[in-house]
Amino acid sequence: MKKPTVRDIARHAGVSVATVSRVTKDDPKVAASTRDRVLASITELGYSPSALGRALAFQRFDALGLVLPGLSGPYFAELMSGAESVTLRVGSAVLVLGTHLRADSPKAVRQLAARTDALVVVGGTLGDAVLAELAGRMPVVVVAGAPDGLPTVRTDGTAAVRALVDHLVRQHGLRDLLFVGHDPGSPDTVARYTGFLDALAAAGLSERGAPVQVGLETVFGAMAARRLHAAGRMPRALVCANDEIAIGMLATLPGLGYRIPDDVVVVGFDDHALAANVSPTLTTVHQPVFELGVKAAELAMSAVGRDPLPADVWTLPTHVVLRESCGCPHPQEPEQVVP
Amino acid sequence: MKKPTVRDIARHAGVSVATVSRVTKDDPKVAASTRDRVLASITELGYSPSALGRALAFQRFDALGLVLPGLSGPYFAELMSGAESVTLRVGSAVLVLGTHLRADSPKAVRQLAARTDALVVVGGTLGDAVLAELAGRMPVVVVAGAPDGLPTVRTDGTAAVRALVDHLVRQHGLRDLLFVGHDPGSPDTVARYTGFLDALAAAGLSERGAPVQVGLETVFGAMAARRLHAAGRMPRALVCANDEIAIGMLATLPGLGYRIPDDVVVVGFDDHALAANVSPTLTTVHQPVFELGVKAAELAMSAVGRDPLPADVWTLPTHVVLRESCGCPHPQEPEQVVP
DNA sequence: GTGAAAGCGCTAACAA
DNA sequence: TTGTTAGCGCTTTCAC
Repeated sequence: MKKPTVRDIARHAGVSVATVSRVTKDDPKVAASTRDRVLASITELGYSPSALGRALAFQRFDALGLVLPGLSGPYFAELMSGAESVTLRVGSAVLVLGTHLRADSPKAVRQLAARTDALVVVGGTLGDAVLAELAGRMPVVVVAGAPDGLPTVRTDGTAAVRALVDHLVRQHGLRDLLFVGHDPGSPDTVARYTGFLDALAAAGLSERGAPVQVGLETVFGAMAARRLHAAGRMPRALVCANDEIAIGMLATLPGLGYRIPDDVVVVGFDDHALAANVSPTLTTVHQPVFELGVKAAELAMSAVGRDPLPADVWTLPTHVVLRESCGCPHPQEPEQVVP
Repeated sequence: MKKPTVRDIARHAGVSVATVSRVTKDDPKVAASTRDRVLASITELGYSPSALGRALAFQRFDALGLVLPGLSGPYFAELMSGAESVTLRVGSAVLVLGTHLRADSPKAVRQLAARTDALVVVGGTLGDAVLAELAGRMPVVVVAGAPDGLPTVRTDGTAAVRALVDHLVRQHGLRDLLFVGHDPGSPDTVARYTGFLDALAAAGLSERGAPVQVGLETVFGAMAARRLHAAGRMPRALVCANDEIAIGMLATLPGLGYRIPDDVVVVGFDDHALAANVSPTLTTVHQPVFELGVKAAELAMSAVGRDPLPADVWTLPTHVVLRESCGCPHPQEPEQVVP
């Protein structure tokens, strides 16, 4: 029960392989009668062209590699979805790799690179040397990384957090703020923290204490809340590196006796689908993550087989979304999400 | 700046392509001197074997396809990680596809199938006909699906929820229970709902009302909470189809004035990393999702190029985890998670 | 409009 | 130990 090949079809239909090939790609210069004959054989034998043979002949895989730090969390899911939407449109595929900050990730990435036409890499997942090596061989687009000679798609986290913290300081008169979720290895987080410091400096304030270094997942928000509570270091406002951490806070602080926003103000970053639906609703920064994925994928794929991409930086817009958790009145009905 | 091929190396090193091929795969029967010469040429020309050529010669892609309903949520992330861990071990890759219940997903899946050696499919994502067609062509393993002639890796959601609800009824004397997150299209959800009904029937109770049909993401838990509140239909206990829904509840109910577990008991399913860290901590069912991914991937890959897999059903163990949200005293410190 | 043949990069019998 | 050669499945000139 082997899969039939072009040759099988050719023999069965009494034509040459070239003709079969022409039929499969709708070449107009095939007589209708022969086309029908070939088509019949194709359905009868259950033939479908091998992606492999095609890839070899075309010298491309029709596949895009996506390198992420980890696989969990809505951020990466959105990014993947964005990339996938592009590849699906053009009939190619996405191969994902979660480096998980593994030591042997360069090896894994090379493995990935060896079977894809282009790479989209999230900033902070790979060392500069590996990145440069890869970029010498194929189109590489960095997402949410610090621009460093490679085409980059990002948002301006610094400006966004600056605006957000500005709001907290000016509108709500907060003076005792702490940043949660700093990760020196993630350019994205660093940018947000920088915005936090900028805003404080502009207001003549200094941070309540060193930023809390925890991972970017919900569970770490919950842990950080417990830790701050236990240490008696709960500040007046918690500026979280992302919504997941903030939501972990929201789910934990009330149980520890804190009212939000009366006792503690909590803000996030990303505008997670949940942000508008938790209680209190979460003030955050909206970031077009899906679009980041789309843009990066389009860019990377557009460069396949062409000139290398210019090392431009595409900055997609963000905006602050004011909700209840910062003390603002809830502006409207919870955003509609179709189930 | 073309990539060098075997032939380039062969010419450069003054040997035949066969010898180059032997060197690249560490064939012992190559003289040390020629090996060195070849190795030198390889590094000098910057050669790396094309996965494509290799794949064509071997007639396999060294890639595993993973078909998921969607890309978001910790469940799928874990599953992917599990699958990825085994493919990484053997030097192959994972291609993911989120069907998102799209109408054209059969097309996308076939596209995926055309470039992978085996498939792992989450139950409920594909119609039986498509599944059967695929299974006729390559190894297919179903995860968390209803067994139907295909090898299946699953947990017994029915038994698990039965045990959980039994606990709620017997230990906490609850009699007014509602199931949240029913999705007739997901075998997994159906199994859990069945366990819910079983337990009620065994206790001579009937459900509070028709199960709330919402998606399986956090945001829908939050929405369902608001909806039940608005309708004045809040039951005494909410049995959620997964932890995400339960966490959405936990994040929302207090803001609406309900105390957990005093006013409303909330339980989930999955034992999400956050479950032990939210407040109150979440009573749930632990499910070895990562291992489901591992097992399914191993099974699928083991059948590549071999006899078809027997349509066995592997059932991995689950266990109920009692925490605060059902009214149990918190048994211990929050579970440790290394940041 | 159709076919023959070369070639994409690699592996593996079979020879030498 | 090394080389020759024939594929793997497909596309694509170039003849006819």
